[in-house]
Amino acid sequence: MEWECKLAETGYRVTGPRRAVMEVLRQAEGPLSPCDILERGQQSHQSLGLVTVYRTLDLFAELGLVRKAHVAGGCHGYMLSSPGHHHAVICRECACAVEFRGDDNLPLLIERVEAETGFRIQGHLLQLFGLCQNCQNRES
Amino acid sequence: MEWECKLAETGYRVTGPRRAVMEVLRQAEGPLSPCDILERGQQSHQSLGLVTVYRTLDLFAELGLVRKAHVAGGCHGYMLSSPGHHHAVICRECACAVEFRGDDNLPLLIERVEAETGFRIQGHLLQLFGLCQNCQNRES
DNA sequence: TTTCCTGCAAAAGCTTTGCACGCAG
DNA sequence: CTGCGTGCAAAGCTTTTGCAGGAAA
Repeated sequence: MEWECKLAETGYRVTGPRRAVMEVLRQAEGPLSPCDILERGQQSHQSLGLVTVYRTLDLFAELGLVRKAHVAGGCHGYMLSSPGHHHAVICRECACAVEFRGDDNLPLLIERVEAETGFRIQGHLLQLFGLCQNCQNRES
Repeated sequence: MEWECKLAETGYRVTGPRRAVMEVLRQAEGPLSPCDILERGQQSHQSLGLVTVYRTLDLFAELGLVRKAHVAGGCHGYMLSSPGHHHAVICRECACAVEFRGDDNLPLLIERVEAETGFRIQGHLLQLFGLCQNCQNRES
């Protein structure tokens, strides 16, 4: 119920459509496109519209609840930005995704890059691409 | 002149527009959108069309010469997939980008994830987001 | 000469905007 | 009550497709 507080704190309202989108993202096994989110969201909130999905995702992204992900065949995926800095392995065939804990060495890398480039680094995106076990088997 | 051989080997032709696109990507300081590529490419190849840029990028991506990058405010960036596994830091304000050498620990991470998930990993994407020095200064 | 490429035009998709009504607070 | 949030319709972009003429090998 954490996110609802965050909305309230920042003056936004907690509504049915927003609940539906959040619920879909919570149950997602990987990054979802706005269309995926629409379809699944309509199961719990019949009248949900695509426009609202876009606006809700924008809002969530702005509040840092959600982040965009790069997905094979276009990069229009959204997933919950879970607090532990999860990252995803994505299958090139079937687009299924599995999360893994971020590399412990990443903070070191970030320090190095800040020193080398002068950037102040605020976030990162780490994704691995390959074939999941199912698709590996299906290849033979 | 490496890429021209790769085209020839795979039965594709080396043409003016393809040369122009490759030249633009070579001189790019960061990921470029198809539109950026069009504009810059027309300076050396007047009649270049946007459609051809898309088709050329698809071809190059298929041959592994180029890869898509996730860019702030949409993810329609392309950049040369340089052999040294470069990665980019991208500024959230001005969208400028600087490359850095990949983390030496990445291969270890990849092994770990392969063991944990059963995926066969073929590629990766690592991007850092933040503020470049210019934009940091401009903030005050 | 034979295909593969290219640019144009148009179609198809995706994302954003404008507006009036409805609901959360 | 008040004003934010919603869905619909339509506009705005980006990306893909179909074609006929042109160029690389």
